[in-house]
Parts: sequence; structure tokens; C-alpha cells
Amino acid sequence: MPILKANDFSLAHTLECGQVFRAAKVGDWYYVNARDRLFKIRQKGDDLTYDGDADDAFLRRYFSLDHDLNEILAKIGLDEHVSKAIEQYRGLRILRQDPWECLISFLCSRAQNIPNIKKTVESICETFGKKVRLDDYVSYAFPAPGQLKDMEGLKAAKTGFRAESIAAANSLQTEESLAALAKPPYPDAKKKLMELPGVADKVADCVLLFSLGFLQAFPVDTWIKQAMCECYFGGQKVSPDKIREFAQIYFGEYAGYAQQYLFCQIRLAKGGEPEPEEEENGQETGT
DNA sequence: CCGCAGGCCCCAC
DNA sequence: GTGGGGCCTGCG
Repeated sequence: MPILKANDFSLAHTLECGQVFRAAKVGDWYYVNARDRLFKIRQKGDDLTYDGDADDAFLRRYFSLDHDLNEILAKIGLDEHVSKAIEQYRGLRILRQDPWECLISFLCSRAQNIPNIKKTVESICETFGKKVRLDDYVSYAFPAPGQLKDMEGLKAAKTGFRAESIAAANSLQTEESLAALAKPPYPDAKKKLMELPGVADKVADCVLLFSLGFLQAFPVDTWIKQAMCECYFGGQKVSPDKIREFAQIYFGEYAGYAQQYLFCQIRLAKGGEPEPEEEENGQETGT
């Protein structure tokens, strides 16, 4: 099996920090669906061993191994809060996901917790996607733009009130129009994304950050909002707009990296999701 | 059975 | 320009 070298990279933190919903841990492998690809990958030190529908070039790009993590972490490690998160999660990288899959996934994320987002996305794939297999692992490809127009299917996939916005994205966007959104400047790209129904600041920033290369995007969800108010606003309640504005100035061009590291930290501190943990080093940070 | 989850939208003030 | 309720659905 091919081996890819990667320093300053943590496969586990990158896949489990909540930026992607279609990576499943099986033993010491992660099986990852990305659009119509299915591959498996595992890490031992600096070695990434993989198999399935992937190659070095794709993986370097998908896992953003070209990001200069030293520079990025140096620029965002401005205080004890981020520094602590960096210590804990060093090697976490912002993925370069497929924009279409990312957009639909975060449309599904509205008013749901992570386990339910995963279920909804899986359900969409099972309803509309092609079956794919690697070893004994069977799953479904992510449907392409244009394939999500059937409202009955969307409802059957338990997308609920999100169905309309998914169908709208399906009819308004194409592979090309989404790729074109990667063009700076950030405010222009964000404005265009937010023309889609169901896409406001949070969803737009997730798509911009996790798939379109805008590392300054700073998605403000309820968890980050809480943490930012506690850490940077003396516990007073501040609006998401103000938080984002502050973060992008304070952290600068890599604000999105700060967001992901802080997000991981909060989920750990607050108990986060009851993810089925495989690791056996249960370190209780009792409060 | 009620309340809430990684939001958005619409409607009052 | 802010603030609060409703929304599909699943789970505690």
C-alpha cells in the first residue's frame, strides 16, 4: 500500500474536529468518503498509509499538507486560550473539501448536533448516491450537483425543513459556479454564498473555510460564541457579528484555524459529543 | 411528553 | 438593528 509522508499533521484531530461528516474509524483505519471517492487511511508517526480511490496529490490537497502550520500556529497563538488548544490539538489542519458536498453538509447542519448531521448526510447519500465499496466497507457516494431536485426523496432522507434550501442550492449552483466562489476577496465570495436560501453567516463561513480556501473565515456557532464571550469579552454577551469581527482582526488571516482549535478545546472541556472513542487513554479533566 | 440541538428567517419593537 | 419564536426530526 502507498505511504505518504506528512509532518506536523494529525489525522485523528483533522478528521474528528467536526469539519467533516463522512469519516468513520474502523480499527486503526479511517474510511473517508469525499464526493465519489472512498479511501482508507491511517497514521503511524509521519507515515500516512492509504488505499482505495486516492493518490498522493489528492491527499496532499485534501488534507492541506501544503499549509505552513508553523507559520499559521505562530500567528494565531496569541494568548493562553489558543496556546492551550494548540498544545492539545497540534497537527489539526483545515481540510480542502469539495465545495458542493461542503455546502449541502452545512445546510444539513442547521439546528442539529453532530451525530444527527452525520445521519442526515448519510441518508442523503443512501437516497441519491451510488453504492461504493472498499474491503468490507460499503457506503454511498455523495450525489453530484443536479441530483438533489426530488423533494420527496429529500423529505424521505429526513432533511426536514432543510429540504427546500438543499433543493434550491441544487438548482442554483453548478460545479463551475461553486469553483468560481473560491476567487477572493472573501467578502465578495461570502456575499454570493449568502444569496442562497438557508445560507447566512455561519453556514457561509463554514463553506468558505472548509472548502474554498478562505482561512480568515470564522464561523460563529453557539459553542464558539460561548467560549469567545468568556475568554475575550469578560463573560458579557456579545452578538455573533461582533465576535466574528473581533476574531478576524485579532487573529488575522488565519482566524479560521484559531476557530477550529478553539472549537476542539471547547468540545473537550464541555464534554462535547458522546463520540464512540477508540482511544484508551481516558484522561478525565474533571470539573 | 417536553425541551433542545454547531441556524436561518421573519416579524415585532 | 436587535431580539425572540418557529421550524423537521431524533433523542434524553
